[in-house]
Amino acid sequence: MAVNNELFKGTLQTIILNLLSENEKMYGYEITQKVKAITQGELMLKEGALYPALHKLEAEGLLETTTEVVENRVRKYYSLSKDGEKEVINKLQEVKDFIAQLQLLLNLKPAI
Amino acid sequence: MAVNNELFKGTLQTIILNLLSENEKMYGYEITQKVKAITQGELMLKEGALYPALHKLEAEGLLETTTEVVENRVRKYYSLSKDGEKEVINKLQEVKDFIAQLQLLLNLKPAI
DNA sequence: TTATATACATAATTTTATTATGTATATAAT
DNA sequence: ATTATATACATAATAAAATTATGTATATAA
Repeated sequence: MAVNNELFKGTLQTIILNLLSENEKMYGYEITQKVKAITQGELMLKEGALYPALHKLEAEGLLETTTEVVENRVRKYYSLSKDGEKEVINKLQEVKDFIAQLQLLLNLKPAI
Repeated sequence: MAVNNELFKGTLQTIILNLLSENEKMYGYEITQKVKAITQGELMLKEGALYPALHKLEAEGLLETTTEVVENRVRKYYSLSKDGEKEVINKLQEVKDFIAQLQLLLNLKPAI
């Protein structure tokens, strides 16, 4: 009973930035599992979407990386840069506005 | 102070179907103006998005059309088919689920 | 006569995600 | 022993949906 992933287009950056604002540092695989856990398996973040998104956010200077080797496997940890800390606030407000407008348009919040 | 249109990707069909479930029939330009009015100018539905979406919904059998000439201009009215009436219920539920998951993921509904 | 509003339509491009594929290690199951 | 699954990264090919730009056409206001 997974949600329609199509609708999440455009929200991925905000989801990543928000998770990193709540956690000092996270690595890619950890992010996919966190999203799965929070949504109880309804939203499965694909690698093909996640990794390019992380690389883009890093290229934009919103994320910083450190690499660690744990149990013989490489982990690339991401954390918010100063700019990232500012941007997450904007992105969250954008999503809040978006939800409000969508509820208006779809009559999901009828005036009582 | 327009919203980030990027986020509305995937919601356009639902917005159209929902408007047509609330109005017997509407034509394209009318839909753009209605969306503009409801969102107080925040969301501007572009023709390049609207018309292909309408054509697709018609091709899928969710919309039916009638053409009228008003003041020497052609208007193509769209209305929900039987299938469209059923589908709008599913689409609305999908958006509701999507909003709920998004609020969960972004911590927008903290448990009090 | 020029700009704006009304009314439709589509082609080229961009963006974002999905699907598929690839590398590599560790562990559980057969 | 071997296969499947989980962990962990990455990227190329493709698909879907929108934006931008362009086009046609009428009516009205500046």
